[in-house]
Amino acid sequence: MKTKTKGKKQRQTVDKEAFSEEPSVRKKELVKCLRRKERRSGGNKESSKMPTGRAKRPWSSKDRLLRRLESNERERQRMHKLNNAFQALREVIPHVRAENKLSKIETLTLAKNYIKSLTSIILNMSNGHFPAVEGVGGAWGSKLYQHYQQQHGEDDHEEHLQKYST
DNA sequence: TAGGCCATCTGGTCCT
DNA sequence: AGGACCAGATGGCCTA
Repeated sequence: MKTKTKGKKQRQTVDKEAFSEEPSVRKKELVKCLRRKERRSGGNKESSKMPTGRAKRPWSSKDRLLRRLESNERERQRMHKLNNAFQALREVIPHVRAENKLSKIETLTLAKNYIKSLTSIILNMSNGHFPAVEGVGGAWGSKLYQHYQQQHGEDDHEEHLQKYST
């Protein structure tokens, strides 16, 4: 197994700072962007997704670029939030590789297994006290969820939970 | 050097 | 209309 103790990667992002930087720097970034774009569109694969519907917006190329950059920034933020959620998940899953960061796929797999084992433990302890189970997502799952809601009813978490529980 | 993992960019689609 | 979400592409970093 390989260790995943790599440092923070310093990636060059074509962001608004770059955009507002010295013109030559900005130009370089834009050229880089265009090159990449060309490589893609001119590549061996013709786009499988046909451009449908949405009317072309009458934006100047500068506006378009600005919108792209803003969109990139939002996407970065979104991915950072996703990664924070992964990190939070890593911290509550018991695993043997405390010194090594779990990969995303490992995190998800372990989380699934962890939930499964907790469920079966609770089931054993309850000794048939709760209704029959048809998988975690069934009646048992909703029972657990109800219990959680009772415990955390006034919590801020409730809204959060409901938001993501559907 | 190959392969795994990841961050970022990008354009299409969905949703509000 | 515009932001959120998604998936594909790309390239960097790291380990075996």
